[in-house]
Amino acid sequence: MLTIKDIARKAGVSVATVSKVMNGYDDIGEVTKAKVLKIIEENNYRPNANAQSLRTNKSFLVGLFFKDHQDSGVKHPFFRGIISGLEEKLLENNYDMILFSANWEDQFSYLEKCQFRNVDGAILMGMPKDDPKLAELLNAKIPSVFIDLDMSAERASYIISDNEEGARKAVRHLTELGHQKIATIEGEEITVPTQKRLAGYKAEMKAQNLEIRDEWVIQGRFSVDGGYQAMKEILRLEDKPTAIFCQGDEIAVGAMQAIKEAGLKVPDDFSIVGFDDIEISQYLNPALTTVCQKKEEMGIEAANMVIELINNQEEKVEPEIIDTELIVRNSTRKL
Amino acid sequence: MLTIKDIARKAGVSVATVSKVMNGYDDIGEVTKAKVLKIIEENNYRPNANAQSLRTNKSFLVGLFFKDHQDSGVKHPFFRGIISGLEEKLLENNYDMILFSANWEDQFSYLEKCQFRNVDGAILMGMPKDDPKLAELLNAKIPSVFIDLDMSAERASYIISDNEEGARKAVRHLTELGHQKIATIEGEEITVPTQKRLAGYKAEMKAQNLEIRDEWVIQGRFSVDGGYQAMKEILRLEDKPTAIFCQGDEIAVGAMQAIKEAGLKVPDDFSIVGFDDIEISQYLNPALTTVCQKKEEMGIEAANMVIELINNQEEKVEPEIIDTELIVRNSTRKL
DNA sequence: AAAACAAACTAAATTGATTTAGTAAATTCT
DNA sequence: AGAATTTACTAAATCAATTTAGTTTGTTTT
Repeated sequence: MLTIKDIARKAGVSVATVSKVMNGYDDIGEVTKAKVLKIIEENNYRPNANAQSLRTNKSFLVGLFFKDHQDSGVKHPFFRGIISGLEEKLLENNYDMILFSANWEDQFSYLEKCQFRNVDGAILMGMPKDDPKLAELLNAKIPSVFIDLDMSAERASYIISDNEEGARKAVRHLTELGHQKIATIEGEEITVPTQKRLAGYKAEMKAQNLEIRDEWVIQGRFSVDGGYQAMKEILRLEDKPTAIFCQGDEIAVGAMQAIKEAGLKVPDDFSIVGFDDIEISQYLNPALTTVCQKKEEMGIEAANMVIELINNQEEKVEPEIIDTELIVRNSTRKL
Repeated sequence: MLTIKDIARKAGVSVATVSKVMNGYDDIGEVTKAKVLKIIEENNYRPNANAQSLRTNKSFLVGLFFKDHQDSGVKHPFFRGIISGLEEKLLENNYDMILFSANWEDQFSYLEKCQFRNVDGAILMGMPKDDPKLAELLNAKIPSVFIDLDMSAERASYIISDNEEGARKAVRHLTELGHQKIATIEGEEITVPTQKRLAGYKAEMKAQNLEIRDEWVIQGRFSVDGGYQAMKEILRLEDKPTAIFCQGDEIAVGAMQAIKEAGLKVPDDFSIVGFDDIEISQYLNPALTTVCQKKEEMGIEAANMVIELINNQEEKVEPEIIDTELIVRNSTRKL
């Protein structure tokens, strides 16, 4: 590997001069500058990121943490869209992403991983609200952006979908179709999205003067199996709802399976609305009506936010709430 | 941030001693060792990876490159499973992953990215066979593992599914159901999987004494739309096949859409077999019969291979061919 | 008791960059 | 012409670690 020394020798100048040329200092003559640039080009020289990072304390590295409650980690369809958006924006700004899942939890804390790798900032998704290790990271003032967790601090901000309004859209759509008996299947109760979606469900039900029965609010998990089990519970009910707002598309998939197994049909027997709009939703049969989260946009914005936090030591970065969009497909029908 | 100097001062020893304690040198007394370890523990000290990497020329970083032909990058369902397997194994060995997609292509080569970040090894997926920048990486002898590209070199190896036998399984399944007129929709012809799957299709057709018509071998792309367009072509044929071997699950999804739009049914009018077994396949309606690639296993093995290449300067690492499994669901039926 | 050896430590060089402070030469000012 | 200033460079310190080559002790050996 070629180093800055080699370039300096080849160009017949000092190491300092080469460094200054690369970093745009203005006390270098045009002739020298051109000569050095030529040598750099010819030899295809690139500085060593470790040395740079060590000296400048800047790594152009963003740490990506994700956790989900089913251990599916990076596989989760919701995360994928976000990562894709992140990637686009970070790359544009010369940052690379380092992938930290949360399997090493007991060995390292978030902060330790960040410090060890010297990341300039961190993006965290799917973290539970009560994670004790989050405080440590916040205290260290590592620029951090949370996705789906409304955690603000001196050098941290967050981005989240408007889950409450999204849930209201889902319920409103069902009521507009004439449904009155509307159940909901929740995700993990510990997460912010679940709490907000539930709040939205309740708020809209109230606004429409509809009855919220306890037995129509089912605790579940953000997974196909979670939806399947929850729907079985619903099917056992004496007084069944005519529509179900599933708080995640995977839940909806599971619910639809349970309905099919019971010999019933969507949307004939139950109208189903999901949340997320993961890729598969459009290809389900019937195609799933769902509340779309703008995942790529969230990724792009999260990248913007973390870059801003990195660059502006002082300023606070305001949290962003991303709106959702109801996508009507074939899993809902007029009652 | 605490450095090794701080620890040395607190422990009343030299920097060298602290370093030796951490790296298991045997010329340190028991008492000193215990004392240093205690200070490290108390202060929660972790060495700086950049400094370590700079000095030792070892980063415990593996670069992850991926590209697909639809620009879906990390979103592609096939990659996801692999990344998940990779992650598990690499973490176990204290490696972190750095995510390089291929959007920066014109700016940097693979080699440049690797050198810049000082990665110990690289894992590359979805690369086209004729990528000119691959040679450069190989020449530099960066330990590399290719996924889905049979590229072997001094410090490079590969892992790939047994695509040919997988394709034969698909065709054999269809013939066992009595199908004789079997078409296939290809993915991008430039990729190794496409070439092997096509070879498998032809080999099995021959073995069964079935006619391979040119018009039943459709060029397509590994995407829903690719499958959709290709199926439309098939539907225009005078003499239609009764079964279609789609060389990717996404192709199958598109094909099934085209069939549905034409007012026809799967498996009644066409039996469909896919390839990959991505997550959605089981939830399609009808659930897709497909050839499953063991994605997580491929990820785990790829990680093992790259670690072996990193550790053993000398030895060659043999390529691995991973077998596939036919998963029969509801998109195929007896003729 | 002197010589040889082993045990337990440390000083200093090194890795590849950046940056501060300083210097020599060229230019401008009076 | 001499002083002041500007221009264009470089030497050396620095970042946080590892590692080589010593250096002190203390212990054996003869």
